[in-house]
Amino acid sequence: MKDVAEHANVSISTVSYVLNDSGPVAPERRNRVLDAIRVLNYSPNESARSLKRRSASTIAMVVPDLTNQFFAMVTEGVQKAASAVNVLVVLVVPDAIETPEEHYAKLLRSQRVDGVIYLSGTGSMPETIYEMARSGPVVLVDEQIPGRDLPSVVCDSRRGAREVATHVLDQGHRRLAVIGGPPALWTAQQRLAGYREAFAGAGLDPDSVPVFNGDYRQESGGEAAAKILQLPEDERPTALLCANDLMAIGAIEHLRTNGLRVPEDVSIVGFDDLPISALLTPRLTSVRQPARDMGYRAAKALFDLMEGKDVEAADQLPAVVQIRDSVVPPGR
Amino acid sequence: MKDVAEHANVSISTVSYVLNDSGPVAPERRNRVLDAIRVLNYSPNESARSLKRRSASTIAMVVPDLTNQFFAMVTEGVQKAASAVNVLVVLVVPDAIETPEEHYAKLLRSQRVDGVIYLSGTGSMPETIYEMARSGPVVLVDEQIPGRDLPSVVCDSRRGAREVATHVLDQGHRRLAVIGGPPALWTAQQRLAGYREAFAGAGLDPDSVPVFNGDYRQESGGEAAAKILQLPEDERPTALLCANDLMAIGAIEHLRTNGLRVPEDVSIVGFDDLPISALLTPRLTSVRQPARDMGYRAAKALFDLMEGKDVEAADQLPAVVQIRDSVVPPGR
DNA sequence: ATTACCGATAGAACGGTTTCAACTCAGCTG
DNA sequence: CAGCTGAGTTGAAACCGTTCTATCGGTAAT
Repeated sequence: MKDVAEHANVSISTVSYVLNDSGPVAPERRNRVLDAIRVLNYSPNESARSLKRRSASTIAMVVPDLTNQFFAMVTEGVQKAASAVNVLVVLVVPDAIETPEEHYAKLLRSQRVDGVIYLSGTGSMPETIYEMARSGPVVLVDEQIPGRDLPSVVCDSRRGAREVATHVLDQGHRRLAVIGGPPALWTAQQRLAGYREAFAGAGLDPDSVPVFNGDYRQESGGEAAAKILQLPEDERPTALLCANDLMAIGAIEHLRTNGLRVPEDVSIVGFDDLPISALLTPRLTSVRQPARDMGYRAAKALFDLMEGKDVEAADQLPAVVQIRDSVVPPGR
Repeated sequence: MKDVAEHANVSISTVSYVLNDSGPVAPERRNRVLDAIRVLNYSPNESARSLKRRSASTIAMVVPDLTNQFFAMVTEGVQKAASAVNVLVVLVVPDAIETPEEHYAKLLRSQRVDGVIYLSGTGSMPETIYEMARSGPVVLVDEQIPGRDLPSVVCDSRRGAREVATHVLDQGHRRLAVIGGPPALWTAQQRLAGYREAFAGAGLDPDSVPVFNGDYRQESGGEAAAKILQLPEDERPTALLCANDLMAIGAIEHLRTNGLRVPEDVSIVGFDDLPISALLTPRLTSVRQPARDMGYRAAKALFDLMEGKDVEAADQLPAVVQIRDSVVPPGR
């Protein structure tokens, strides 16, 4: 900056005024400064800036698993909103850290990031999340902490789950099973609740439908399917409600390798509507979450929060059922 | 830090020594400082640190498209290597920026990041990439710039392509077509070269095999397939070599909707071996790139570069053919 | 007594932003 | 025409929170 000032024959503060447009500068001098910046190929040191400004223009994005396309899409939405206001997005992965939330809190306190977008997916203790939020602005995506009003962007999982379950029931299925997500996770609870509403609505006792919990990863879908195959033949469900697509895929694979046909022997629905789900055979019936939009809105909310505005506690977007080929009437 | 020093009744420099373990401190005082840090819940300001140290402990990862699982896996590898040494990874997306490389160069010059991992995937001018590399350490992934020896981590695309093409030829196919990537991209060139080597090896004139170039995205695979379907019946290929899985998927979809069966009417191979490829029907024969490992090694190389060590210009990993169900002998 | 070293500290950077006093130069007044 | 005023500019200096060099008192070794 000093070099620029000398080259343009002005004072350092004048250069600063030009850079930030924060003070009066005569047009002729402004041009001289701009020229000098170009000639010297100068970019202001951002560390110095953030030191003085007490803001890093950076946010952290917590993502459990990037290869999960749902998470990837949310991240793209966040990235889009951030780059529009010249904020960087750093990627942090809970994996391999012993106490992740504590780690993010430190990021916040040390001003490495100005805020956090928290995409859980792997149930951590609500308390630790809340503790982290005390160190700085945090917005949750697809997660809510009961009792606390941390800002969050979610989609109407419950309704989506109810509708897709209703679709299955409408096709005539009466012996069902649920492959659920981690019970600690809000989304898992919501989806299960939605399924149960549909059961009740169809005159079924919700408690009579067996639930096998996985962890949202593909393998756990297979494991759940294995347990289901151990049920006595006459209790074996004709349709499986899976709390996400990945587990649905795992379940389909397992059923296939054990000689069952999908959907003829067992109908299956998922949740998330990953891009790949429409490419499977059979094309998977699922519930679409507006992932990119959720990410975008979460980032916007975080920026508001960072500016001190207060934001509504929960921003809820609609989920829409995508009916495809993986559900057919039973006994075909 | 001043507060900590006062609370522990020592000087500021002593606190710094404790924090960085960079000077002699009597055990008793060290403990007093550690206590004070805990009591005050203090984390050192990273902006100040990087200002003084002239390093941001942050690298940029350029990713064209996160929903592409190959890119996502590379990113995971980078992230893993980075978090092991407490370096943050910021995600930058070329999209929406007018002159991306110039933008990254600015990031480098302003010390917002200490280095860049560049995952192209969408052919930009070699010159601009080279210009960017003049502003700071850059490591390319799956890309090379002829003539310049920018450090890069690649996999042996050429050999992988040759082998998978040979597999197709071994099954008896003689009328083939290639769906290639963007000709400006190194990977696209390598894969094409590999295919042609295989053709020549099987006694075919490489120039007799038609090439339709896409841009590595799924839609472009469909478009290429559409052109192929317009060929006269007797010139229509019995097997398609696709330069990546996404385009293979697009091609399969298009062929299907136009009444052709895969693999019975047209055999297909891809490249990348995305996790989803093994889930398709038919399971896609492809070439696996060690994506996570490539990312990991790229990050390692970048760290070496940042420390001033010099690294080998090209780190080449093997690609391995995954034979599955999407290739059968022609005319079945 | 000189040297060597250890533990501790003061204070100068690092590269910006921002405040503030001072300066320039019209325009106006008596 | 000297003197005053005030708008428009400017440069010096303080500050942001660290790191790190130079220094210093004191004790042990030579």
